[in-house]
Amino acid sequence: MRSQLARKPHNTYHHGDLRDALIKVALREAEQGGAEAISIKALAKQLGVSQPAPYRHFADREALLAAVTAKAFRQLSAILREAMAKPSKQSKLSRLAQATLDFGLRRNGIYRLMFASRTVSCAAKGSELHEATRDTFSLVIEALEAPAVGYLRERQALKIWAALHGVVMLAEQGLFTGEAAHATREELVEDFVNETKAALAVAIKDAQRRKKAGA
Amino acid sequence: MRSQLARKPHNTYHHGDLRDALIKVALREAEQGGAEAISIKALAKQLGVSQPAPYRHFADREALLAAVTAKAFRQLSAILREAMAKPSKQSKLSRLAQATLDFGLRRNGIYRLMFASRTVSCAAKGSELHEATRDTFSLVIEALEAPAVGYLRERQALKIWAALHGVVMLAEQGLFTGEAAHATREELVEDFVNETKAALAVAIKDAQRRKKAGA
DNA sequence: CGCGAATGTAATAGACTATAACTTAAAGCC
DNA sequence: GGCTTTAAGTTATAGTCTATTACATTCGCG
Repeated sequence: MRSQLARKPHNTYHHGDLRDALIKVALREAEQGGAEAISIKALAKQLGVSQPAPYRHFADREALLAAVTAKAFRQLSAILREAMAKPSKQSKLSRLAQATLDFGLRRNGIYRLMFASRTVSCAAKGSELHEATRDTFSLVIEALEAPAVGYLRERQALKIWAALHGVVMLAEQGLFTGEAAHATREELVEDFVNETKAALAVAIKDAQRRKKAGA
Repeated sequence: MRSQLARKPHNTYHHGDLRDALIKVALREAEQGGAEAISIKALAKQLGVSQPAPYRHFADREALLAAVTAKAFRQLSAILREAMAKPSKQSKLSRLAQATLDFGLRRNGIYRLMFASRTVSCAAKGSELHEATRDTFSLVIEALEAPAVGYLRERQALKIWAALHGVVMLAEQGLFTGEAAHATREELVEDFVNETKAALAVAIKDAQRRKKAGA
């Protein structure tokens, strides 16, 4: 079982690992252009296989997109994990936030695939893609470095996660140019991070006080 | 000049207002499926004209998408203006925020077209689309009901606008089900609204104090 | 070794974008 | 009012893409 992820050698019949190779090349194609930039036919050509070969591994284009998106989520998870692990003066949450912003801007096509495509909102519960999105989100919760007080932690994670995505979207829309350019994207993200920390601190203190009063 | 926006009558040659009709029908198609659901061919068929007729009014599909997106922004602007005008116990900002959330969820395909498509990030400065996005954003600034203190107002507008979009994205991704379901989307939005108000109040007081000290 | 399943190919149908060459009717001009 | 110009529509056609069908090859297992 060869596992080289480039073109299939001319003299061979089987590629060896076409499924993985398709996902990798598709990921590269989507980097800028998003889902629209992914063409089964073009991928097949690049990998040196016949045009219908990919259909042996994916039922249709949608299925390929789902697999690509899931892989992208796992990549993002890895990046975030690494950012959180790296020793730094910044807090874990801050590092996660800035890494997310960076990912969203640098790999915008992929990012749209992940957070703003029909593919992801159609992902069935239990699917590879659905699990991958949950996984990534659980890293956000982890980055809060807060004890689990009720569902308060999830709520704060949702808020910061939402805010981050919003910043990426507006940046891509070009809303950070003109009069609004004074606020950089990084500053805004740091604002959100600090607000989250403050809110968490208050909430935790609150919960402890209530617990003590009840005891 | 007939201006009926449905099918062209069989006995006529000219449709009368094909350009507008195309945009309207395209908007309807994109409601759920987003940009992918817009097919020049299908639109032409629905309107009873030949398949290449739309190319008399739009250079290519991209140009149609841009026009559709611009129209969508103007629709959102109108909805937000109406929400802000309506007398209510809620603040203007709160009404704008909830109306945006509602729009984002109910017309998600359109919403993706507006905030997460290549179309919008490619919109040239000065284009119809670019102007429409600016216009909508200016409503957010207006909804803050705050005096223009430096670029502080724009900054807060960017923050709440970003946060809103993030909530829509995560909701569509299905992240508000499961353990996180305790926090409804509406609650989160209201949280962001209140934080914005608080931040603005502090900032304005700060600016006034500084002004007084300087005088 | 041989057989079945997995994986590839060639041929082809059907949807869509887009262009070219031609046709119709509406609008302006004397 | 007829003539001309032009905007807006038509048919025909090329080219790209998804997807299916029927056939070919190879892998791996008994």
